[in-house]
Amino acid sequence: MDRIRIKDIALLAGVSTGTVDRVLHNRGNVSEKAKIKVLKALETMDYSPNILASSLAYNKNWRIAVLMPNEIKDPFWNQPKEGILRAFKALKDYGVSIDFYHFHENDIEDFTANSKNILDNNYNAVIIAPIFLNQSLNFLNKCEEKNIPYVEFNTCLDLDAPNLLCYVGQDSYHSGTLGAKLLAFGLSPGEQVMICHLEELVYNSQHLIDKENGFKEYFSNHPSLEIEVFTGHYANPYDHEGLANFFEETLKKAPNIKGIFITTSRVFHAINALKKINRGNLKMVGFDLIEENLKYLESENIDFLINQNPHKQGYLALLNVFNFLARKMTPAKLQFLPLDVVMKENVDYYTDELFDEIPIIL
Amino acid sequence: MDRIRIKDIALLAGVSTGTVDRVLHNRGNVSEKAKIKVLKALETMDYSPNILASSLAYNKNWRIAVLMPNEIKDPFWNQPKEGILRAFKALKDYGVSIDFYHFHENDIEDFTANSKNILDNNYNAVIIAPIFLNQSLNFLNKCEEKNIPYVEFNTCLDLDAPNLLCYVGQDSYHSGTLGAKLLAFGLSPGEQVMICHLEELVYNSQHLIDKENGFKEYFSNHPSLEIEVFTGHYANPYDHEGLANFFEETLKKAPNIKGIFITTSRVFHAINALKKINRGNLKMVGFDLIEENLKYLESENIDFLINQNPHKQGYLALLNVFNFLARKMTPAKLQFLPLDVVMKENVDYYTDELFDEIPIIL
DNA sequence: TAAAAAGCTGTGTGCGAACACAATAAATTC
DNA sequence: GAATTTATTGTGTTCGCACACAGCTTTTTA
Repeated sequence: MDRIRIKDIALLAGVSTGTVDRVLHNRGNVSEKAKIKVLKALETMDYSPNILASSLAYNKNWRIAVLMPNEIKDPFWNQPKEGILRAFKALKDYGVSIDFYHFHENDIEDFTANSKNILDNNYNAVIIAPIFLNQSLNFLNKCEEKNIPYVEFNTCLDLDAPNLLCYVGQDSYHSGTLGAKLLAFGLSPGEQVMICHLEELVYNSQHLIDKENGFKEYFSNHPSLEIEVFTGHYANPYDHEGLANFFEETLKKAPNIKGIFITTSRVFHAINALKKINRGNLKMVGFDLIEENLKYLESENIDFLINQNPHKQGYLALLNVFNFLARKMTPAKLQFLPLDVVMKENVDYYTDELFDEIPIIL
Repeated sequence: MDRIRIKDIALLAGVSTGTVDRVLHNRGNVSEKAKIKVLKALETMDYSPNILASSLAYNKNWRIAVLMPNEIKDPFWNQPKEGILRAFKALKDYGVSIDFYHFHENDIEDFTANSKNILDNNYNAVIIAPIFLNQSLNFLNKCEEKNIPYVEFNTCLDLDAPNLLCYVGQDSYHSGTLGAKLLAFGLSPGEQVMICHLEELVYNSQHLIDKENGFKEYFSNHPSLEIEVFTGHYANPYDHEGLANFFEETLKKAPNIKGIFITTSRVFHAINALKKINRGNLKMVGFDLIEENLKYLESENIDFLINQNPHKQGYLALLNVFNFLARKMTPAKLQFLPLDVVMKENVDYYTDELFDEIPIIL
């Protein structure tokens, strides 16, 4: 069964390919009579355009700017970047080109300068990790003025902004309930559990607040478990001594704590500290498949890691932009990434990048 | 930064596009001098071919046959089929065409007739679920004779067959250890656990044997857990009365069983039976995101479902065939699919097909 | 009725790569 | 050195679609 081409439709309808093309694209300049003939032919032959030939002929160049932190302060940013690059690899032949504008994660000036450069260069769309609230809003307002569509990832500002195509990011609240469920499954009535932040400025960070809410609400929705929840907070996990003391104190006050939920990738610091005070046997749940954590997953000091698919964030961000620009598809506004439950027994499936070799855009 | 074309290389090298083409494809008929000029130009400009234009110009038709059961006996087969169709949707413009040859799952004649048809029609490649051992081997031998490459999915016969591109399927052994680890996390020393098959002909089915081995070896490798493992087996879960009696008897003999691992998607039958005897509170792990199981995941009667990504099986099978034929890529021989741990709290990410709308082949 | 305008239709070219074939240059033979 | 063969190189066509433009028909206006 060979594929139907515009030429075939034209032949069947008894018109030229130009006329079929005009009908397909609603370009007008077609008589009612011809239009009907073409539509009839289209019905009988179920034509769908060859996307390769179509993209080739369009010969458009979609210029996209990516505004995100560099990886100097936090190597996390490499992952969404890789995702963007993977999508780019698939899309470059479709006319996509991207420019990265990296700013330093604690340099507002740097952010502003980069955002100005983007505005000066007339991009077709922007992908942004809007980590500075006010400066980002300011920049995105300018995008609205210039009618540049954009996708936000990692952090979301105003979901109702007209030119915001979508937000691609993690579902912090549910990652909290997920962590809670996992620990609840492993604990017995009468035992205690702790949610613990190892970050500075916890309550400026919506992510962490959402996780904490999710975690706590799970337990308050399941009173029959009879598990008491404690909240812990230690700002600087690089202070090994201090962290160990912190845990020692806490466990003295609540000796029945049998499981700990660390709200970020810094769970390995907690293990280090707990080992130091001979409490390496607690049930532990944390985030992200970074090297240090994988080591402790292997040694069974960490029971579960929740994988937030940071790689996919970037991948989807670019894909959504492309689909909007080239395919005129409006994406779902809110796109949460899968929360994978990763254990020693299935970690290989999430670290191997089996699919990197697959050169396809459907 | 515009993309580099053959024309650009030719211009830089001071030769014609034909010569560049000959160098790129090792077609010969190029003087040493010209070849060097082209290679130098290629180095400085980092050219990569436009895959759209390339595929369009190749104008090849890759004819692929799929030999698999129909979904009449087991709706499971719909899932890999959907995966194949999804990949097809992405690949059709690259010149791929597929024909499905469905046979009835317990009709060997039907299988043989279909396989004969395939051989008569000279396909470029075959995708097969080789569920009848001898007949499949017979068919695949003919493929070897005719030098037709093929991919096996779901079941694997001889991994060393020369024309077998790869096997795409589930990792049964590790799904067993995964189930074991999950239950082990939820149980306390001194408690008991059961692995239970709700199928006929268990020990003819390598999948089930592997799962059982994985499950048991987990516990024998972790003696410090002090958990005793029982094995159960009830052939016909549609006999509700009988199944309930079976569980009642078993739990009478081993009253400390606190968790059950059902080795297939039939875990919902176990819940039904256990509820009948007022033991719906056991910790339960099973397989597959089918409707009945999702209901019990929601109601928290099932704690974990292991998702074997049957959809991806089909997707990858076709993709690997295409990459081999069109891109001359040799795939990894053994491709196990991710084993996702699915819970009430993250089930949405695995059932929503967010990605169906994404028209991409990287 | 002729001229101008508007409506409609078909043909031709380009997108970038693949490949056939013609054209040229170099090497071989007599 | 001319004729022939062989090696090398350039040009032209094709893939299916998008779009520009020319040509034709019909309608409107003077």
